Amino acid sequence: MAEVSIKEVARMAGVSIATVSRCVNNPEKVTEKTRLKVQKAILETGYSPNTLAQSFRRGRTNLVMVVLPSIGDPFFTDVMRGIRTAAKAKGYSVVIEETQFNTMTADEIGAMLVSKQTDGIILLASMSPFGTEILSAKSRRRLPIVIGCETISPELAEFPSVHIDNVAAAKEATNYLISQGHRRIAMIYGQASSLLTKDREYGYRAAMNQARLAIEEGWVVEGELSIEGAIRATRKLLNHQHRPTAVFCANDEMAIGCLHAVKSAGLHVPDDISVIGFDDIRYAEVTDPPLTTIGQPAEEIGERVMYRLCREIEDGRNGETTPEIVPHELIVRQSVAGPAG
Amino acid sequence: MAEVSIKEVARMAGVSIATVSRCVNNPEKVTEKTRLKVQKAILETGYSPNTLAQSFRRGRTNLVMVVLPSIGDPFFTDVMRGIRTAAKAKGYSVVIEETQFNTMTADEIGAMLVSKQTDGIILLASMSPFGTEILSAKSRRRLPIVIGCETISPELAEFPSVHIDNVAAAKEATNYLISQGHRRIAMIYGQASSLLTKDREYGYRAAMNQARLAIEEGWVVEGELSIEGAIRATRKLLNHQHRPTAVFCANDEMAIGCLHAVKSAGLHVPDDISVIGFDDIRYAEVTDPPLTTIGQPAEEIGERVMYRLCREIEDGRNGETTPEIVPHELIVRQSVAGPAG
DNA sequence: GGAAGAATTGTAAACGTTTACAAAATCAAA
DNA sequence: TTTGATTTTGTAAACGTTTACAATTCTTCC
Repeated sequence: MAEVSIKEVARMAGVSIATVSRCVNNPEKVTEKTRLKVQKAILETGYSPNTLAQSFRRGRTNLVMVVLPSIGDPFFTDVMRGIRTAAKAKGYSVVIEETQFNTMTADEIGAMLVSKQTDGIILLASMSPFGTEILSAKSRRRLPIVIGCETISPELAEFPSVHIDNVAAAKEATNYLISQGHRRIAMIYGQASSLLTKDREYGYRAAMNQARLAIEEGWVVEGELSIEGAIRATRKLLNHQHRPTAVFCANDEMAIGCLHAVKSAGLHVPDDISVIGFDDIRYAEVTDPPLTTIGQPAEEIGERVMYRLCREIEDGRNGETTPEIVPHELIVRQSVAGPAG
Repeated sequence: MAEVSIKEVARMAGVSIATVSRCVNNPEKVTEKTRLKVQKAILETGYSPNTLAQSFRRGRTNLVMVVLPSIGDPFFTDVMRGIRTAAKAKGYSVVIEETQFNTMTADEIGAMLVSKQTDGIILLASMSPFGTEILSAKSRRRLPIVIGCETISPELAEFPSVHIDNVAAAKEATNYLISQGHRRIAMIYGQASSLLTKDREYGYRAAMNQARLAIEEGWVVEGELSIEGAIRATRKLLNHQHRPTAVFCANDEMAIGCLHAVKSAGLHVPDDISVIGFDDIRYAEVTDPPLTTIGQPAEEIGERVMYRLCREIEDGRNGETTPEIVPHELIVRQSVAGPAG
């Protein structure tokens, strides 16, 4: 049944294939009478347009690619949900490319662009290495790209983006710890190789400087954006000769690891050490103790980033590249208290 | 640069487009000399085949669709990683369709099949409602479908599948609780509307029956496959006139909610209530207390299910539909102890 | 050197759409 | 009714591949 083509329908309705095509795509260009005839024929044959042929002919796939570090992070899952919602509304499908676990490289992304498999790209937490390559591809082909969650590489600054003010949010998190009386505050950031949480580190440093608090060597450690990485990082912090009284984790996933490592060491959160996270993933509410963190409107970011991409795809580059800043929010739960001393 | 077509290359190399095509796809069918000529031309023009045209012509997209309840569940994230690994190795891309949050229906899946957007489908934790519709589509078109993680609908039994023995695993979990001395054992299952965790419920009931233990009314409650749902479900169990001493949760996500609810009620795990989960997601290790659970080789399931699908796509239905059973494993951590009484 | 056979290459059709353009039909105004 | 303008429909080309089939070239063997 699925092999019926437009010809079949045309024959059955007694019209030309052009008319059938118009009925499907521009019904207003066709007379009431023929429209009914054709609709009847479509129903009877069970015709549905061959999407492959359409894509080929129109040069559009209605497929967009989302590049992100790891779909395993619940934060990105939420963003993806927003993206999907918007994509569905606009008639797009979404393919996801993970950079962290796959060995996917800029080459492959470039290949995908060039071969026109996708109509556009969403870069979530864009990474520097991709920047230049994509740019070069884009400068040739004006490929629609939108950045979500964090803008990093200067080369990517010219693309539209949607994100919170990461620097301000990280400052707020750090300042909250300071306001609770903490002076020795450490930070666990993302992966050294990527610049993913650079803005958050920057905000942390800014807040510390502003409060004239020293950041001792060994207080800023890499957590690899994972639970296990954060556990290792936390152990280092606990063994530091000047053990910090509070830890700012650049995302909740790492905060969960941190929480676990602190408790495993026989210490108590928040009595001995305070922990603050970032993202407000859904697990943050049920950790023990519930995690104080910075909330991002993940789903909204996803939706807006997708709608933005649609604009790029449909209207072409309209030059408007001012980043769209969405609000963040400090969410106070129970993982932060005053320092023990 | 990307707009160069095969004609361009043919002209530059002084051969016909057919020869260029052969150079790319069947290099052995072409003379050494021409191959070099053509390769040089390809390099110089920067040609890469138009995938849209290829898909159209070949009637293959190299795209597979994965249908799952929610990518938010870390278990499915792990399965997806396996799928992606295999897909990449085989040259496929993957689109994900979530059933839980989107309003995607069997109609839409059917539409996707019919329009030939995808070469095949992986149904993870397949749901009954899809069964019949997909079957009817398939019977017409022999669409490659493989089931992962759990086979439920009888109509889907004829498709290849890869999963653990869910019944046996659930029995093992329940028996472990029994072996620790528990007699009053409750269960939190998935969504009532889907049959997702039916096998696990069946295994639980079988174990209870076998041990001649009663399952009181109100001991088997729905947890909606989510943290919040499990919290609500656990509250019901805690208020039961015969409060159970142990709870078997059909997945870890719900076990995390259960843990939280028990602790919120001022009770202790495992001293007051034991909790056992299912899946061994990566958070299971860092819950408080660390979660005793059933481990599934999620990534391996993903890989195998994808390779299986490739076989379906490439060789057609070969009739071999015996399910591929992969091993599970009871992982003992600290959320289970003997009953308080 | 020539014929037969094998290997290589070229020609052209086909895949199912969309869409300029031409042709036909309809309508409005005289 | 005729004319001209407008709307609707049909014709045919085009998109970039792949692939039968035909044509050509190269081997091999007498």
